Amino acid sequence: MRGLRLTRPRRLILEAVRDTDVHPTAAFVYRRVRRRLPRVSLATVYRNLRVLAAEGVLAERADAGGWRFDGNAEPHDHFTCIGCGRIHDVPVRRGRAVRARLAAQTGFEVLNHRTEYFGRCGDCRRQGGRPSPKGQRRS
Amino acid sequence: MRGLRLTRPRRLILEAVRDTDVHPTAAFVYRRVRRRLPRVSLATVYRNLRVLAAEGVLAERADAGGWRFDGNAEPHDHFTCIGCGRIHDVPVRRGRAVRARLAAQTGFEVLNHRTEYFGRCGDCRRQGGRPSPKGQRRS
DNA sequence: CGCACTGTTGATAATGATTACTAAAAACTC
DNA sequence: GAGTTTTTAGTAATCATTATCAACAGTGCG
Repeated sequence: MRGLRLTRPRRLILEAVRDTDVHPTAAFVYRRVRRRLPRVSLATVYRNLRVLAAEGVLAERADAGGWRFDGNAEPHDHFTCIGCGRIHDVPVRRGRAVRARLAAQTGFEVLNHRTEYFGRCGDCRRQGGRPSPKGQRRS
Repeated sequence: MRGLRLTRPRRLILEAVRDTDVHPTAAFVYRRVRRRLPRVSLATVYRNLRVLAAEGVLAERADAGGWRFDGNAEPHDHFTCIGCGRIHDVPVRRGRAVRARLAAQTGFEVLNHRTEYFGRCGDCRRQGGRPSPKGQRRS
């Protein structure tokens, strides 16, 4: 966190992202922060989420339906349950060999890679049945 | 392609996606289709991209800056060059072992997975230097 | 052919997420 | 504490996507 002032709104925004495991959207963070700082502006939330992500304090990723933020800035992959829509962290796949292979095949220099898994979480498997509408989303 | 009428706009939209390797956005497809069908509506392009994706004829994926469509509906991964911004297809990683391991560790049933690689393509490596502004995008 | 029926289109309005703008407040420097 | 810089709240603007709807095309059937 190179010279980055932690103003109150900024700190609350960071905490809001870190205090949940839902990989929140900006709107979600906004709702949370407003509980403690009712006059906060939505623009402030967006602005600071971007600042914090640029600093590497948070991770951000594009997703069907908008940006999502992640208090876990360490490398890791994600599993999205098509039943309930929840997104779970999963340990990252070490990709040394993969990167080397891809480089050999294509000439691409791989700096980074990220895997998204889709499927059904334990809860949803147990309940059987069809995905809840809430969880429905395009790839 | 179960009972799906191929009207002229719809056929041109499909061809526009298939005739390029840039993993186009809806706006890109719209521009292309308009060359041959100047009165086509943007809504028609969006509507049909969705229909074609639902039929499995096209693939769609969320990306920083919106939806992208892909004429290659077979499973494959993507490599995004952070230099020029181009997206290349790469052969999919067979994930039998990975899925089994993840299932054992977490109880998740993995139905699908997709890996995104980031790095520099051959051209951009040769040119050395920094990424062009055009290629800049958030994760 | 004449007609009802169904799905598709183009045009445009509506929505929703994100970004830009700006005057005022806060934080920092000396 | 005056002056400078950064950040904020509030709001307007932008942009991608979706919804709406009247007109139209294709099909089957008398």
